[in-house]
Amino acid sequence: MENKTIARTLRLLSQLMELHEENPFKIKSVANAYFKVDKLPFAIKDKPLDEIDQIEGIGKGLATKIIELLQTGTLKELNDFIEKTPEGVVEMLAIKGIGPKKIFIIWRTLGIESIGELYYACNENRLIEAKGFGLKTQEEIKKAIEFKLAANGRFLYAQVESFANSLFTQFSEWLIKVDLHASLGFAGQYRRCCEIIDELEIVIGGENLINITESLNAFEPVSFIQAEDSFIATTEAGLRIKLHLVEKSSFYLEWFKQTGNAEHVEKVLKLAGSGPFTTENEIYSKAGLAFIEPELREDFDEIELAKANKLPSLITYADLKGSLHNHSTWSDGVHTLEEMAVYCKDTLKLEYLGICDHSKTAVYAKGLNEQRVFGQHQEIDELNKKLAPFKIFKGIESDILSDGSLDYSDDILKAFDFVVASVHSNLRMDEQKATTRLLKAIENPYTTILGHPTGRLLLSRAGYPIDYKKVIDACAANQVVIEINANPLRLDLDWRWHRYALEKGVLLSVNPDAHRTEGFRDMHYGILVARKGGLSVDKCLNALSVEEISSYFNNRAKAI
DNA sequence: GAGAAGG
DNA sequence: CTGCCCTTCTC
Repeated sequence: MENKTIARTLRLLSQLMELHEENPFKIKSVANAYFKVDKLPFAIKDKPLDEIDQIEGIGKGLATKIIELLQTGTLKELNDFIEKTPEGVVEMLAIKGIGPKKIFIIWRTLGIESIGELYYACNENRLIEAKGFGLKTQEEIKKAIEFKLAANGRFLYAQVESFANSLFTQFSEWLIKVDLHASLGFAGQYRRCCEIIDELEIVIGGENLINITESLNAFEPVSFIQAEDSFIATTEAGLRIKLHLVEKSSFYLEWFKQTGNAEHVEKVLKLAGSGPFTTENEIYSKAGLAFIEPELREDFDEIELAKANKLPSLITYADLKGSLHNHSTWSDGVHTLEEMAVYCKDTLKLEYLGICDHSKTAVYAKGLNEQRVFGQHQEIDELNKKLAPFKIFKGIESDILSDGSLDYSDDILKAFDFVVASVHSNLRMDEQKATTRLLKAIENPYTTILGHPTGRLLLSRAGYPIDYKKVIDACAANQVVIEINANPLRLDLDWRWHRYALEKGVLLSVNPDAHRTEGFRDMHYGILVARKGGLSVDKCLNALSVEEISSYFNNRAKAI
């Protein structure tokens, strides 16, 4: 069992204990253990059982619980709580903006036991009757429920990816037996690398459709049912899968049709005629267009670009030379600065690491006060000697305060090689306030990169509203790079604004925001959306070599 | 742990 | 209605 699973179980346990008014001290120790387990740099399952109670924050009682989890996969105490709690009440814990205290009142004094009922109660204005609730809270809860309902059956790309890949392998192996020469490909949102997937589409072009259709009944990984023009299945997790089955001769046309969005497909086919086509390339060339990568087929401006032969040459993962915006144990990261650096150098073969731990305002994340900033800089200097020519750049993720200022004085800010400025607090501003706040941060001469510009968490919360054009224009005017935060939950700046930024001459940076070594891998997702946005190597900050980026930082510093 | 929002 | 204090929540 992974630490993540253990941590989640402990968190759920602590929340349910709270819902059942257990001893607050006990609740706190379980919650604390959740927090600690989540931040451990090693897997508990690899530890000898008798050493688990040595881990900081885990005493005898919690060690017993964890051992039970490791050995049986479940926890009796937790199951008892779950049994005593209506399912819908447990689900409420996932609604943003309300915690166990509010849920307790909703359940025990209003008698509401499901999210549906809760939504109803909001509409009927019944929540405001309860102690501690008012009109605003009721509205917030209503909005949060709507957001959560809208996320039903929708998944992050990263959540779908490994399932999709294994399904693909299973299909390939199955097809060898059923129809040796069949063609197979992903289509739809998945092939377009969309950030959110609500349907996984697959196209098969076969020589023996009757055989494939019959054998599909016995396809074990997922069970398909025949629909009008396709086969449909739903995974246990709720992901819909759609399989398009066509004659092999029309595979490429079908693949093309099911890949691009409807407008893209319609426009291209109008130019290309009806075929037959033997490759996708042929479809585009008959349409008089350069080949358009699947990621770009969104009916944005790709058809005009292809017509004029001005499509960007899209960046790839291999183009990245370094990684900026990452955390270490100096703030809320899991791995030490050295571990992060060595991983970049030896495992990822990168040339440099930008470390941007949290700044002093982010107390909850052990943000660095001025003294610790210099402590970290000393460690960086030493590591740079040891790891040369690999280079660690001294960065910081400086909080943008409510008024738009950064949370260090200029004296401190100038000590960094670069500064990522991002918003972490007071996220409920209206568009005008949020935009003004960002503009002020962008105009700060020490801001090098604007971090996750909207603060959104996909499928979980909307970002604060901003005037994208104003923000991007300001970045252009002040030579501020915009981050493409590569965490699959963020992917912020949204790819729909990459083209505008690039047109204005703004550089983008694919930043993993890694809090542990595995986190660097998120750059893969950043690259996928960057490609959708149309990013090319020459416009990507962390595609610069270590020499180039050093002089980029130096030149910016000189200009202040 | 601090700051904001709501009541 | 405002000023104040308390609770809840978020990062």
